[in-house]
Amino acid sequence: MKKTNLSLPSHLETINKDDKYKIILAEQELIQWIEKLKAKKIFSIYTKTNHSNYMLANLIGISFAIEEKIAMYIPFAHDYQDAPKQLNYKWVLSKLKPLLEDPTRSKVGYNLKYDLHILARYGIQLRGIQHDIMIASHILNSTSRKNDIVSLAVDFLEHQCQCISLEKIARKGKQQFKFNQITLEETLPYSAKYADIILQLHNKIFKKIEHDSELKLIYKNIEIPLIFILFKMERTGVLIDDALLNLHSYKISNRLQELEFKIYKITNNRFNINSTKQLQTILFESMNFPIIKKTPSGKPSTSEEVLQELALYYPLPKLILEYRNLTKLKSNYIEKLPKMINMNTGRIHTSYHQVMTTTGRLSSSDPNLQNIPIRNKLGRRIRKAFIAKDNYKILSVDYSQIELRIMAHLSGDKNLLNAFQQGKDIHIATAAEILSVNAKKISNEQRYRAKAINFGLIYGISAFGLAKQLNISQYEAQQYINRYFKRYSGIFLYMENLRKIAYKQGFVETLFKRRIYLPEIKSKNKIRQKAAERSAINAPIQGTAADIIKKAMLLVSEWIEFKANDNVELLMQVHDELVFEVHKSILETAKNKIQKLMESAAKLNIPLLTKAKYGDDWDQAH
DNA sequence: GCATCATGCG
DNA sequence: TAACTGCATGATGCG
Repeated sequence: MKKTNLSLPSHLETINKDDKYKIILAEQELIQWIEKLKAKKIFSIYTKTNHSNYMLANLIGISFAIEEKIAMYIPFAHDYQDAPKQLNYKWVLSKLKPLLEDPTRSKVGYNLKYDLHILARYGIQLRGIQHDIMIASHILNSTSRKNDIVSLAVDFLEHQCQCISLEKIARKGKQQFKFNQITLEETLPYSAKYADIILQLHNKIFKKIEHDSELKLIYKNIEIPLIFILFKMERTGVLIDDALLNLHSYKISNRLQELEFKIYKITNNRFNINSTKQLQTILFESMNFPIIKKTPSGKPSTSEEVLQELALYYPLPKLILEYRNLTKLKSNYIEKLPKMINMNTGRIHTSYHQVMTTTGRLSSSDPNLQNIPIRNKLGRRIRKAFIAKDNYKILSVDYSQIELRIMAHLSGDKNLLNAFQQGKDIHIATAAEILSVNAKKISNEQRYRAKAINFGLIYGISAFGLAKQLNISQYEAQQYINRYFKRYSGIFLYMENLRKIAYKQGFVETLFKRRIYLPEIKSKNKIRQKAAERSAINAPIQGTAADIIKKAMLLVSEWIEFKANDNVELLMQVHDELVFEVHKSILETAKNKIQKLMESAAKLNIPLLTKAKYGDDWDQAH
């Protein structure tokens, strides 16, 4: 870095004349700005970093806006040739720290969970998070896919936003994250400007939320406090036994070789088994297997469903199914997870996304910890690699039948409410009702079918879908559905009404009045319109469950903070399940307390129940 | 770089 | 006439 220039090149003083943006290069300037920030009720904050991974990213600069069009950028790490001398980051952060950590100084940002992570890397605990426009805009419209700052500016700010997206300057792909190589002049439109835009957007967006008292409650009492909880979960991470995964990897590789050998022997052909295209040729041209189903693009499908059916008549499909199952486990989990272990913490740090889904559920990525296998034996072995640190155990607590309970509550169906009130096995109760048989006489197969119907109901059941699920005729499936709705007429009316509401007002709501817009509900395309109708049924149920577990996370975290401290840590959320790392000395206490708190997260017309178990690893905790 | 296909979870 | 909710991800292959 060149150390000669003392001030901003003169040409920079003149740009953006309208917008009073300032690049801070002198100590005295920063001190003056800190006073300005202190004088404001709320200010916006925006960090620029050199990496997308929050555990690895370093600050390149930080910007603040104090009112519309008045913003500044403090660069520290632009090291292109002839870059002006910038302030020492340690000095800058030491000056900003009291302000950033002061909970009485209100901040607004865009995805502040990220800023929390970045600042935490410099020993700063960001407090006073009052607003986050990413989350606010999602509360207003969770269906919109355009939540990035530029799109929001286009939508909410009258003037055409002149901010340039980073990609345009820094380029995508391998050339990415070279922000430090960009001249200070070039940074202005999206450093200080972004802080400005955030503040402007906040003024617009929050006004709309304030207008609706129930949306405001979800925003202020659930989503904003949840930012910090998710930050903590991500930063804590989860411990992985990579030696165990390596062992599985070795075993699976051997089995895959055997399978390859057998498959090539049968087909008399060496080909890429993972290529659906090549597999289509082998199965349906060389082997002449019957085409059972076609993909949307009209090619013969090689899906699991098809291969299962073909496996009844030929030996090859079964081998391919096993091959697929193993390669999926291997590449997606067994080999992926060890790669994701952070060198410093020895743990995996996922990202939870608060604004990814329309229903209000969280999603997880890099890696996705919400789709770790559980349903088959081999897959479950992967869960054995999710372990606790010394002297701790893994505790898992999950809601039982939360979505069906919510459906019972929202619909008010007497029969379903009754079944839950009496603590019945809900699938057996359903089977008994549909078949008009005593519950004691329900077979496993009958219970299994009833279970599929119950899940189907939550998804906005169709005879086609149910038939496919149960491998029965569409006629038979329709009979089941008819009998269900006859027995649970409250559910039928509830669903009919949801379709009507969706059509009439264009959105549906959760129990806590989170809104889910359904723009396709009036689509001329019947397929899309029908899909929107199913969403109208599913969204209030799934969304209410999401609201409830979020409330539970807040309750549990509060208890951890004030009572359990370092003895309990919340690690993961998997839609209806919370996973903790608990010190062995308080296992029973923690288990009971957490169950109580989770069960108290919402008051329904029927009890909200949980199941809990602890063990050495995530598999044992189930 | 992007679409397609398949599949993991609740 | 396509066809059950909500996601994330990897491999492949076209362009």
